[in-house]
Amino acid sequence: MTQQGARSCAAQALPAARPRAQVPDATVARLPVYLRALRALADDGRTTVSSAALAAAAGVASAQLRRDLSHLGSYGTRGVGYEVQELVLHISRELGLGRRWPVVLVGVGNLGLALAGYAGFDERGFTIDALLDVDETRIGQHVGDQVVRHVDELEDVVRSFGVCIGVIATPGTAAQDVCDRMVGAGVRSILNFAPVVLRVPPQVDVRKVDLSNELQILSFREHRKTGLHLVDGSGADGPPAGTVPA
Amino acid sequence: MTQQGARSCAAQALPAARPRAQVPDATVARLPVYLRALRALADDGRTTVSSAALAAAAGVASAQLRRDLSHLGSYGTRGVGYEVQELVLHISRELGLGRRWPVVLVGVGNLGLALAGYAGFDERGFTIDALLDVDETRIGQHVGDQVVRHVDELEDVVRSFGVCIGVIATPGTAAQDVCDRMVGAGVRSILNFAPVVLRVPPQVDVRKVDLSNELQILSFREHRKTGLHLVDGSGADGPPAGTVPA
DNA sequence: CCGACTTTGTGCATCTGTGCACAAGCGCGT
DNA sequence: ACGCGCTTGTGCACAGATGCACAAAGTCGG
Repeated sequence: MTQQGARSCAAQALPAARPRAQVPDATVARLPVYLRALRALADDGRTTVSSAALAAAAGVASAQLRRDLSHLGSYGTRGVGYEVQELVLHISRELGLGRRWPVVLVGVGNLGLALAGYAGFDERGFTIDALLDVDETRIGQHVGDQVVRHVDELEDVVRSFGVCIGVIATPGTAAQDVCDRMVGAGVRSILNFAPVVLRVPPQVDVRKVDLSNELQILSFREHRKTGLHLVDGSGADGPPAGTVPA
Repeated sequence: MTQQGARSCAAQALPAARPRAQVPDATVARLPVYLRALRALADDGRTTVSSAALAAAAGVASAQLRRDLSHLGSYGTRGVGYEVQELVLHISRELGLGRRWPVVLVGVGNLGLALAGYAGFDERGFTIDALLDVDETRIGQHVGDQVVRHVDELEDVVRSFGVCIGVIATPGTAAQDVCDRMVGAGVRSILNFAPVVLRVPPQVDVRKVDLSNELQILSFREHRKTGLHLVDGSGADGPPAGTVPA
């Protein structure tokens, strides 16, 4: 998860049996990676691809790829592989792409500007349809083909677009407030870049991306690698008497 | 994992028994969240905190929090809870913070600028010590207290800083190239924002953050929620018959 | 000093995710 | 027409993660 993401609607009630026909979360998290690899293959003119080749391109094991794809049906041909275009279509449909997803972005700081200009969104059908902020100096600014508006227009914007995705790129202090207003306006999917844990009702999905967290995880691994020679594999783990440098 | 991250040094060789004294990956991914919650509690003047309260602030179950903390030793007091400052210290040490981690950032586009200006890094000891790019028009630009330099200086920069973390914020086409040069210069931890799967030797850790992937995962869930009435959960789990407004 | 209350740390059961290995199925060459 | 080789799809076993429930261990009031 991630890692690295938040689940808010899982394991709430119903501990009893369930038909269990859903696509597992871990598989869903990999589908966009497969999709990107498939697009690259298509651009290279490939029409079919084996699970081994696609798995290598996506950085996973071939057995895992096959099981993932089996969760959305049997679209491969034994002895041949998968047809690239067909697979692109099926994965896109499963992910709910192939339609336009309006995105409402709140917080037009450095990160918000980067997100607004990110080319990877439009390619997948995500169009940033509103840029909101509280800072008077930013309101009215042109970013791409959009104009920054005041966050008070949030409710109107959401209502006019219907189902949409909210992106929070504000400082941490404002995030919960913005989140509450989004939820109140009917947003059920939120991507949060602010470094806070958002409280939302169970029917709302939140995914969190925390840049600092990612670096800290890398720091941990580097720390472990560097200090590895202190650990001896003898039997029990003697406390390594770590020298605290700082 | 998140999720959503890439593991490159796990399950490579040694299928046999292992002392297994390491902190699980899933726990490591949550430690930064605990750390942030603890800092917030400390700022509020709290000196001790129970697992239930800290778990609520971090958005996890209390049993999970206790097990996570138990992996780094028993630092709690039964009947009381955990001492906030002490726990901050122990988690920081476990994560390898408390020292300065030089960060080398390649790719000074919108996203790179946002990362360079992100306040959350310095607070944890991550200092962006070099900004590199290939674009001549960007080289020489001042960003914060740094000057953008040519990516050809990468090797010199890494050598002068020693152990450091590389951040790739280039377009996808340049990412593998930059990655290879980082690895060649001795970087063993890389945070990748480019939408490609990087090929690295096994001793190098890569974590990937893909903004488009996150939106696609949200799209899937929204799609599943919206299309739920098509699935017949014959036995249990009656869908709440959510009114589809749009 | 003692008993009641609070909270941690963990054994256990469950569930999810991963990888091996192989049978089933398909195309192709002969 | 038929067998051969290649690839998918999946049964199975295992490793990892999660949550429940409770004993151990501490504090606090009397």
